[in-house]
Amino acid sequence: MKAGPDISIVGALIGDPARANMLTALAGGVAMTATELATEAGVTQQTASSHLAKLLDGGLLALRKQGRHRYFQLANEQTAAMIEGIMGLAHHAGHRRTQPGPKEPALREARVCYDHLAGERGVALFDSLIRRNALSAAADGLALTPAGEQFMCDFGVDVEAARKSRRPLCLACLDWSSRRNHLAGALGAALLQTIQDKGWARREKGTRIVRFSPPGARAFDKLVGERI
Amino acid sequence: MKAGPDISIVGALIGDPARANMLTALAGGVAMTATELATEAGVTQQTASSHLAKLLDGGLLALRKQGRHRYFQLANEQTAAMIEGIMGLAHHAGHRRTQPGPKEPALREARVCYDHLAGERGVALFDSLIRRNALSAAADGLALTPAGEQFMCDFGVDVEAARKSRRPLCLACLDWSSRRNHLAGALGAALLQTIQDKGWARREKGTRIVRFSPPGARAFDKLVGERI
DNA sequence: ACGATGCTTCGACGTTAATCGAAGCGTCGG
DNA sequence: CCGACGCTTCGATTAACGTCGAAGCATCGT
Repeated sequence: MKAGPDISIVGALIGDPARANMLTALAGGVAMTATELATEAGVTQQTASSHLAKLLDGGLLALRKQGRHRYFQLANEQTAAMIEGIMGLAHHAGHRRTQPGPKEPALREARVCYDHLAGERGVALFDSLIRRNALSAAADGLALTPAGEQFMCDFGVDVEAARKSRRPLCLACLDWSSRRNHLAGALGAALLQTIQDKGWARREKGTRIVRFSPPGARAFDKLVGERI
Repeated sequence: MKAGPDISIVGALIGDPARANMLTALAGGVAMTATELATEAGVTQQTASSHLAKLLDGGLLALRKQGRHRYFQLANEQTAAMIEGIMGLAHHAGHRRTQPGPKEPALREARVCYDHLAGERGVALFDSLIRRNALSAAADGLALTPAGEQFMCDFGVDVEAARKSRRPLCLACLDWSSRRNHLAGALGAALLQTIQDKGWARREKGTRIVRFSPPGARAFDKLVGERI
């Protein structure tokens, strides 16, 4: 008998297909109502309600009441990172939910993970920041260098506002499609927001896909492509 | 219906208590026979055999046949990192398998994660390497700097041998007890090996605990405590 | 105040899967 | 070659849980 936390409880929560669908849907970071999650998971409302209660009790979800709606979202960024991690294993083991359709390439190219950019473009952006020495390793993972602060300022990211948030500023999150790192944390969220504000890309409604416009993609490629 | 890998299969695998026990036991990186894992999980051999077949099929375990024994171990480091991640969630959510006994403090202080050092000492070592500028952020997470290479050489780690391995040299792995990073990858494994070779610590048989001797603990504290 | 909407609780049904006894198959030691 | 050991497969039992219909409770709009 081993000591330590009991992973079977969390595993069993993720193990049910309906709950897994809900978690995957919420991995985009959006908050959804119970009814939305029910249709997302393909079950009735009362079944969904039971599942959501269990996910809440297990600490995987957080609840925000608003009027007669109950908005569910992932409890924290760590939960999102763990789900991406399991996706990496499942993807590698060949357990796909859907046969490779037109959606998956778009998901691999650019998607939202909790609240930051993931997928190939997310990884490319991360690599670019490393090459610029905008990020350096710190005790808790990553830190923004002065050069990085300058870059963010030039790009239009409000670093100070991001720093004020209670979340860690920079975190590395493992990508399930590329198996490489992309930038999470408050700064990652702010970067994605800026990219959307610039009109380079926008979130596709109801999915995790981040769709780049042709000029936006060109600008993005130029940004991450140019060496310093 | 969401696209992407199906989380629920992996989740269901972890969701069974017997299988979770096996995975937790294997998180130390050691390979165990089917019978050992059966007693570890508290089930009979034939039940264990069924579970192990499922874990193999799910890609979470790797199998090494040796004579009439079948040695099971975690499929790769990514799997170990995911298990540590789930442990972090489970620990935070308060799902303990055992009431806090004498074992858990030792696990929190120093334990082996796959094949490298985790726990408070693992985190302290990681922090120390960052302070020395021995590690810096790279495209795929972490890189060893020239200063770091010198440090490793002084400490007695064969960096070249570690670099020859097919695994990534440096990886950051999230600690479930401290929720901070510690060093994984080939270099992390080599560091733990060197610490054991120096006689500073040794693995406690049958557990994940890494037990430091009093002089070893003093030397370790001095090493990670001194600022550069 | 009334109905409509969003969600939860209760109860019953059905399916899944974990479990173990017994038997079967390969491997090692003598 | 034979028994001991390690492990797997088969079959049957049992327990757990996901599922939905119906009813109940709260909240919003009018």
